[in-house]
Amino acid sequence: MGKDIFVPMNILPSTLYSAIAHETRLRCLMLLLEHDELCVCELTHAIGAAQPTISRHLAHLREAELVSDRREGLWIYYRINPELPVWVTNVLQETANGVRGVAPFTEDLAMLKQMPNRPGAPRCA
Amino acid sequence: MGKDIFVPMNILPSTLYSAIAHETRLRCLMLLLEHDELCVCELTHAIGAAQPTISRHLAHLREAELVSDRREGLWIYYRINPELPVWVTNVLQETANGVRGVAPFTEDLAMLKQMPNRPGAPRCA
DNA sequence: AACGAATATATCTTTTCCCATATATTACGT
DNA sequence: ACGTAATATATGGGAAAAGATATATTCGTT
Repeated sequence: MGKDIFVPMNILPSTLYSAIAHETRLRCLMLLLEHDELCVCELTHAIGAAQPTISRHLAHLREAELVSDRREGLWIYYRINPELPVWVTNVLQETANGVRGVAPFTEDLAMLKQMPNRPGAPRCA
Repeated sequence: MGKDIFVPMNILPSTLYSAIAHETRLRCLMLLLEHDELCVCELTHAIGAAQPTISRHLAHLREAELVSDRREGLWIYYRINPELPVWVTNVLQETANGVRGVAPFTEDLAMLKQMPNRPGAPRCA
């Protein structure tokens, strides 16, 4: 008993789309698509918004089950929920294609790259 | 002069996603993905909402440039904007995959199929 | 020109969302 | 135990979105 059956997760289209309808939240997700894991201060620096703003939008994404989080010391790392249905992953990937080279998404990546004192620090540069 | 240069159309992610964040509007688009062209009364019947409701949501989609419309007599036919950027089309298609067999989208298709007196009437049954 | 059918818009109310700011929580170092 | 850094939550106000209903527009028919 207690067989660990695999229950595929379910996401309502309206949940996904109202989440990524907000540019700040989409910017977070686009950053997380390129960098598996990012902590709040990295996202805050890259996007250039106030910390509570980023934190609240991350909470929104977390409640929508689009991202998962993990604490490591003082830092909390977010990543795209690895159990997302395929169609959701595809939508995010297609969006990344759509915004490639477009502001403010490109700038976010640049800001992150030039951020000093990054906590997790990219292991393999 | 007046060279007819091809100017690719541009759609902001937030425009697309706030449009399809609303279930009624997504239902319209999903119906239009399967049936190239539908008039307002068909969409109204399939979805089962009040006519002004459908009309207003279609206006929203039109202003977002996600659909185009064409008048033929009393009827106004809507279709998915044929000039959408590829990534947008792909997002819609992926969404269709995601909602295949899911309520209320499946039911909408069934309701449309059993609608009497459809104006355009499917030419080739 | 009058009527009816299909669709669109306007108005009002209610709700939801967002920003800014302040404050709370959690964990590490001393 | 205290201080501080990283993050989270709470609050209050303002703007945008949505539903319901009424009314307007547009076109075909007689």
